[in-house]
Amino acid sequence: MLKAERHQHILNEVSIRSRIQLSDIAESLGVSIDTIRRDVKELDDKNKLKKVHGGALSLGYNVFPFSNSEVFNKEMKAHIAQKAIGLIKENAVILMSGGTTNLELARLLPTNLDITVFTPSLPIAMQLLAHPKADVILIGGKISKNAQLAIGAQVVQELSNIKADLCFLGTGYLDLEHGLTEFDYEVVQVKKAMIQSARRTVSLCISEKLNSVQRFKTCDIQDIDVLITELPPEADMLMPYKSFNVNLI
Amino acid sequence: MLKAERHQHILNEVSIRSRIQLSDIAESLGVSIDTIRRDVKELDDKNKLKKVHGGALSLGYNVFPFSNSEVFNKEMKAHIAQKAIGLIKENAVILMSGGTTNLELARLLPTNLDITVFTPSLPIAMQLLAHPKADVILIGGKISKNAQLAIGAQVVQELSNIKADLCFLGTGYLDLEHGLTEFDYEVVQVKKAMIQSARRTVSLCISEKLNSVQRFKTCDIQDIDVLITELPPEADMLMPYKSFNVNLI
DNA sequence: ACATATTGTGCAAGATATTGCAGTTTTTTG
DNA sequence: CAAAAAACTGCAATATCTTGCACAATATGT
Repeated sequence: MLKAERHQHILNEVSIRSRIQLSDIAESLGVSIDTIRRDVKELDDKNKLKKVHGGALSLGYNVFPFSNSEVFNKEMKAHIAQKAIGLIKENAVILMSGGTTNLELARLLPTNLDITVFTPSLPIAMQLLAHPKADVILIGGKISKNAQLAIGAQVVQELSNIKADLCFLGTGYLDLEHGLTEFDYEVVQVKKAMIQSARRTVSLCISEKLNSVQRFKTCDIQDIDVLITELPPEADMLMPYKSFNVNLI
Repeated sequence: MLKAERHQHILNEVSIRSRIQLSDIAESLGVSIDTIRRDVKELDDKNKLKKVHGGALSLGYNVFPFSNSEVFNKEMKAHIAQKAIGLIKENAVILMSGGTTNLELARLLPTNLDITVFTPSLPIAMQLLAHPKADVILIGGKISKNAQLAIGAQVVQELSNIKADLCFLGTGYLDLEHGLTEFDYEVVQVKKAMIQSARRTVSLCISEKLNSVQRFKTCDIQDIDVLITELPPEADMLMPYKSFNVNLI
């Protein structure tokens, strides 16, 4: 492997994860840690990243909308995302909605996984640029500035032509009685269409948002196939959800 | 084996694998490594690839051209963008291609301007999220990771339904004889369609890239209506372009 | 056709660059 | 403070680069 390639790989990795550990990189590229250390030093000298003890950090001003500090419950979301990754099989066709939990999922996606991702979300698409093996298809339309995703009839129409294996739904609010709800009506339209366009729907939801309701309804709980939270599947809080024939993870 | 044949083979290999090692090429073509070294040096001088220690990389290989300090000539591009803004009228419908100059334009766009922007570019769309009065419509499709914009038949098809007032074309390379050229064939297809879909086409180009050529042709100089560079319109370097009936700004 | 440039190619010697390792020093963490 | 992790240093083994040169292939001018 050429030095220049390692440099690209390192920069790429830093861009995706916003941080790296020298030991991880060394292992994944199969070179000594000294070599990586020297690479990172060189990149630091060129102001491409910030070297720190044990690793390196991205220089703050990256393209991503949600800089690290702005994502609430980041560890929790990463934990959920990690569980979700287990559901993804090689060559899967996946639908991803927006939201920071899904963004975390995109960030943590193993770079060696060969998949096709359809998404109307700008941040998700940006994030996946860094995954060389992921085919990314952006579903275009009018952009909702709040949700940072494409909305409108065009998106719904586009989705109707797709049948994906899996849909990852970053869920706003989840309640036993009212199901999945959202603040934004247009976003609901898109999510409804996404559920229709996938064989299985996986909802990623931090427990904080369980039992909370918003104005517009996306679907009932029984319409989702898998519910992933950061809690262990046996948690008391989740018990009521079992009755809906939903897989808890 | 002819030198030109080797060059073709090398470029081909680079474009397929996005990297080569001199030693591999030398062996597979049965010539000395010195010869390949000289070949690659020559191709580098012509901007066809990037020579590095031990091999060469594809030019299109940079994953995050827009992150960090990698935006070269930022002030120059801002200067160009500033000139371009003068062309935009209230309620205009605008097409924007990708590229860092256009990104600068999006960044500098006055926030009180009421406009509608169509773009296949992820970074441009992201940037315009911050623009409260701009309606942003993302043209969806398969994402080119190098160019960070949607490409493919779907994009071209989508563009055919639009007739915009103005198209801002971030131009890769511009040459008197060869017109506007690009590194990536798919991007050329999109840009061609964009030109078709606008009443007037404005090309933003730093003077550094004047008189340079890449592999695929987008259009002739006479196909663009306005050429904006950072130079004053009377600059000697621009004189030859006057004959093409192009507005210099 | 001939002699004369020009260009292309391979080789070799010395200079540089890259990389992993071992031993030592510094930093981090409990 | 002490153990562990990471960083630094010098070094040796390769690999790659540079340069000059000889010789062959090709082009040019008469």
